[in-house]
This record gives sequence, C-alpha cells and structure tokens, in this order.
Amino acid sequence: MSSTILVIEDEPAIQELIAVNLSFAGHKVLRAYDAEQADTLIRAELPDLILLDWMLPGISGLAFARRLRNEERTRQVPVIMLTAKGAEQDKLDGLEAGADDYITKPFSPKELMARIKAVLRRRAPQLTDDLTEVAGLALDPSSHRLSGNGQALNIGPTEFRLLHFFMTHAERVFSRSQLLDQVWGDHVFVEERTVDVHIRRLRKALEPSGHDKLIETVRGSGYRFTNQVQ
Amino acid sequence: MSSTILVIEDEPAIQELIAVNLSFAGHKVLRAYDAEQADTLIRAELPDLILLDWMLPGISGLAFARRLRNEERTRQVPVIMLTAKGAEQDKLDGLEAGADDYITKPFSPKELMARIKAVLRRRAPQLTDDLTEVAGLALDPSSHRLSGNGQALNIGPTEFRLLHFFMTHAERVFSRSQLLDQVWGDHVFVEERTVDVHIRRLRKALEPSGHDKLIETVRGSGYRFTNQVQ
DNA sequence: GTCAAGCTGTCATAGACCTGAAATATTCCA
DNA sequence: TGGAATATTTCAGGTCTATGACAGCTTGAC
Repeated sequence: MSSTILVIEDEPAIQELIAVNLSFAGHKVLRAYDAEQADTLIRAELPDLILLDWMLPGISGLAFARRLRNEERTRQVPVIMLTAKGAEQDKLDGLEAGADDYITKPFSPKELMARIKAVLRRRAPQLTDDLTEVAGLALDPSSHRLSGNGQALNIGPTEFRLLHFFMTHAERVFSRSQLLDQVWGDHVFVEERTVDVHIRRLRKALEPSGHDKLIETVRGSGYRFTNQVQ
Repeated sequence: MSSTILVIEDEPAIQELIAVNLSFAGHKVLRAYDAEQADTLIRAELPDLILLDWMLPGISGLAFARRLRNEERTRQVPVIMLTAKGAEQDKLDGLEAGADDYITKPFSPKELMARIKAVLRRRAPQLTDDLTEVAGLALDPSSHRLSGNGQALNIGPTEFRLLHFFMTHAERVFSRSQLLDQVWGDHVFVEERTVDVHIRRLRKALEPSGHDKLIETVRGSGYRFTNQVQ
C-alpha cells in the first residue's frame, strides 16, 4: 500500500538513505531539512506518516512533534522519532509528546521499514478509502462495511484487511508469507498456518452471498483472489 | 517471482541495503562477507543469481567469478559484479571473467533491481514472472494460471514448473538429468525415470487443448518443447 | 472491577492431492 | 526379431490444506 511519508532530517546522507528505501517500498516521499520546510510541505499535502529527527536546526524535534499534536489538521498523523540518543528519558519525552514510535540511530533500513509498517497498520489501517467492488462484492474501507449483492456481510477486522488486500490485488497468487507481510505487517511472530485459518474465516464470512468462491487455493503456492466467475 | 540471491559484500551497510531491497522484492537472500562464507552457502544451496563485490578480503571478486565459471555446479549461475571503480578496463575484465553485468557504486536500489531483473530474464527466464505464450498455450506465473486457447487447464505444481521451464527454453533438447537440475533443483536425488512420469502427467494435463503435441520425445537424448505445430 | 462477547493465533485431525519408484506395456532401431 | 528406450499405470507414502476446538486477550457495558 502506497503512503505519503514526510522525512524531516537535516543530515543529507541519512535523509537520502531513508528516502531511497521508502520510495523503493512504493511510498511517496516528501523531504524537509527543518521544521519550516516541513510546515510548508504539510500545508500543501498532509502526509500519512512523519519521520522526525530529534535534533533539528532551530526548533527541536520534540517541540515540533508537540506542535503537530496540538494542531487539528495534523493531530491524527503518526509520528516516528529518529534520534542518536539512547537515553530512556528521551524516549519517554518523545512518546509523551505524541510520537507513535521511536528509533535510535544507527538503525537498519529493515528495522525502519518494519516500524513504519507497524505504525501505519496501527494508525492508518485503511490508507486508501476508495470503495472496492468486484463481482457484486463491495468493500468500503471508510465505513468498514462489506456487502455481497447488496446484502450486508459480517466480517472480523483481520478478515476485512485480508479481503481488502485481496480485492486490491486480484488475479495474483500470494504465499502465506507474503500475506503475513502485507496484511499482518511483521510476519515474524505469526505461524504461517494461521493464514489458513483466516482464509477459512473469510470464506465463511463471504458464504451468505456465495462470494467465497472468489478465494481460490493454489496448492503449493498460496491463495488467489479472482473475479472470474467460474 | 521469488529467486534465491547470494550477496557477497564485505561492507555491512551496503550488504544490508541490498539485502533489504531484495527481500522487499520478494527474493530469498543469502549473505556472505567473503569468498569462504560464499562457498559454504553455495554448497548448501545453489542460488539463482550472485551479486559479487569486486573488492573482497582475501580472494578478489574477479578471481571468485572466474572460479564460479570453472566449476560445473556454478557455471550456469548468473553473476552481477559490484564495484566502486569506474574504469572501463575493470568492466571488461569482469565481463571477460564471466560476469553477466556490472554495476558501479554508488548505485540506486532501483537500478540494482532493474539489472537483476534483466539478467534473470536473459539467463533464467523461468525465474521471472513474465507471462509466456506459445501457440495458444498461455502460462502466467504471477496468477499461477494456465490456459490453452482460452480454456483453463488444470496442472500440478511440478508440471507447472516443468512446463514453465520448457516454454522459456523452447526448441532445445534437455536430458532428463538437465531437467532434474533445472526444474527439481540440484541437490535432489530423484530417479531419472521419474522425469518420464512427469512428462506423461504434463502431456495429460495439456491434452484437453491439444497442446500435448508440443512436447516431443527425442529418443536417446531427452525431451524438447517446440512451437512448430506439426 | 466483573463479565460477556468477539477476536486471535495454535493445534490436532481428517482428507485431498502430489510424488517418486516400481511394474508392465509399447515402440524403436540395429 | 531382440534388446534398449519410452510410455503408462499403479500404489504406498508424504505433503499440503481444510476445519473445528480452544485458551488467552481485549473491549465495552454495567
């Protein structure tokens, strides 16, 4: 899922490293070297997430985070703080100021991406609010509603995300591992077999309207969502 | 499609950057800091592609590449060399030693991924997820679907891989042993006669649309996939 | 705080499907 | 025609998937 991410970091090398990784992961990247530039960018386009360096020229990252939390428009935007300091107190200060997470430099791109993914999932589970509709199955991310041929369907949170992912990536096989990455976020903690169970729950939820047929098992490879009415 | 890629790079930061990007693209990554570690990993599992740093501690990347080309088991594995040098002579040396491509640092992850994809397409087309189509027979790796003249065909995992390999290497005879290496993977001990059985299963799967005719037996040599409709 | 309801991730089990190898039938050439 | 190379069939063993049950958690109402 593509998100717009604002990187506020005065060290060019680090900013570049982060930006490259983010855009490779498919995100749109906005870059600022200080709070002032950040303000300008935010005014033009509200990002989905903000990566904020603790030490900024001029206003501190901490103060900037606090300001983001105080303004109506930016209150909901998740913030991850970057810092070279390892002091526990700073972490507490940061979280108290409203940061969603906190990364200590030096950090690996992998760790950064994992945290971003986790925060996005927690704070902005549905980044695209576009209504998706396939073969009479309609999923509305903004209202978190699902209906098959007009009939409302009952579905749990995980199954909703799973279905949303499938509907926006139809006609492609995904391995259990890929699904865990895409739908759960960090697949380290969850057993691959667990995907089977959620597929089962999703199918059961779609049964009333017969749309469970759209979810196909590809033995040895994973699962596929199709819109080809068999 | 997922491939196994071995990264041989002694600079941890660069190795990490590459590894992260590769795994985001869905590849399985093996990592080595020097030739010795690389040897160990290769012995355990033959990778689909090798990214090799020009400068390695101990044996040079160039010498290592040459060795890969001299050993039966690794001869077919594509190699991309990474180097900080920009000299034209180095490039020639690298290519002469058997490298398939050559990237000069600093490189963007995007460029790296593009080259990997290009090399895989050239050297191991069955590892890419490009749709293949021959004489009305269409195989789509990304959706894991097969159809003959528009009609969906049912096929098992091994037959799917076998057919994919054939379709990307048409008009060439392969011995049973070569097929086992390419389709089953090396390090697999399987009776050669077993290939016959899978050829049989594949032909049966293709029968409904008549495409079983494309698989020809070459007595004394092996099998060949052809697009010349006899 | 307590309790009920709803979710989650794991397991155990049953069953569907796939594999490799062996046995048997055919086809090919010298 | 006879032996060698292939084609087919068959089968037991294994692997992968479907599914129901369950215990731990979280949430929200009282």
